[in-house]
Amino acid sequence: MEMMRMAMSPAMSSATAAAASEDEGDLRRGPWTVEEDMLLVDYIANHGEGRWNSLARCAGLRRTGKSCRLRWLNYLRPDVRRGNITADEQLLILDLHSRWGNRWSKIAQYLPGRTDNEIKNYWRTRVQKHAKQLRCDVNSKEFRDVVRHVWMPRLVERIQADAAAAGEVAAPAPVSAAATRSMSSPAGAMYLHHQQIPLAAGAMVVAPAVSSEAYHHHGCGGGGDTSCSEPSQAAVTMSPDDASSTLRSSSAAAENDTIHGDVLSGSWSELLATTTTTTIAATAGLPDFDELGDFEDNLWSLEDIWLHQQC
DNA sequence: AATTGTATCAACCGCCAACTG
DNA sequence: CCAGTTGGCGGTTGATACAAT
Repeated sequence: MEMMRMAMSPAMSSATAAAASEDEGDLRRGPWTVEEDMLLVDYIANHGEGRWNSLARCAGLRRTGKSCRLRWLNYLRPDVRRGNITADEQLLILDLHSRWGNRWSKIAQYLPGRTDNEIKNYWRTRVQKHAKQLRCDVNSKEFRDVVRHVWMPRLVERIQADAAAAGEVAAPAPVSAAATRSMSSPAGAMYLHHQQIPLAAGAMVVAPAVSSEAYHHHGCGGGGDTSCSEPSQAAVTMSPDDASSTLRSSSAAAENDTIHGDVLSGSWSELLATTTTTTIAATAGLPDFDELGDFEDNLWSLEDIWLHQQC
């Protein structure tokens, strides 16, 4: 399987480019060839990861240690998943980014098999594209509000619909908070309190008990401050491993259900006109968020959405 | 069919913190 | 303690694929 993936790797088609730089000196740059990939995979299989510079030399690769590390982590590692960011994963990315900002590696810890590079690419291509459509900055309050009140609920709907379509234990309409909270987000896990939660794939996960008060207490306070809301809570309530198990089951179903691409594939104007999840956003444009007051400017997450949907 | 525009993603770069001798 | 090295991270770029005209 791994070999199949490597065979389909773009490295194959770029042999020419790589060859062009081959005789430039000691170190090669540019796309990796299949041969290089095999050298690296074989070496790590036999010796494990180690100091990357010496690894590169010992493996007979004329690459920098950095380049080898990057190739391994982002592409060759056996457990790496690529392509088709699922709705579950999109939701988790949006949620975690709202707390931590561009801490890609940190966010990636909660998406098993996904690399920081891929998440970063997803953000830059998909999310920033939507910000562009709305003619606002991706970091602006306006855009974050749209994400919170439109995009994320939309994702929740999508995940629920897919779960229902798969004939699983689905929450009855109207949107049940319990079902909504069964999302794979650490924020969702806050509510679970050792409940057994039906996931998209029908798998069950037992969430650790942590009070939502404690979660609130650790919320971010300052605009764009990514140093707060350390995963202290997230880590307690759902470690990367917990998140992994959750996501593995849900994303497996998602793959079967061909959740491909972006939930917001249409235009934002269409979406704002048709979305049913958040009437506040759909009927009167975006709400006066200044009056919401419950949470601070940059403190928004799935939890906030759920609270507001209940109101 | 050819050209142009856009999206995607692998790979590189530079910075910084941690590690090592 | 210090200087050099290494690893990790976020930002950016360039090649390629795909879609639209």
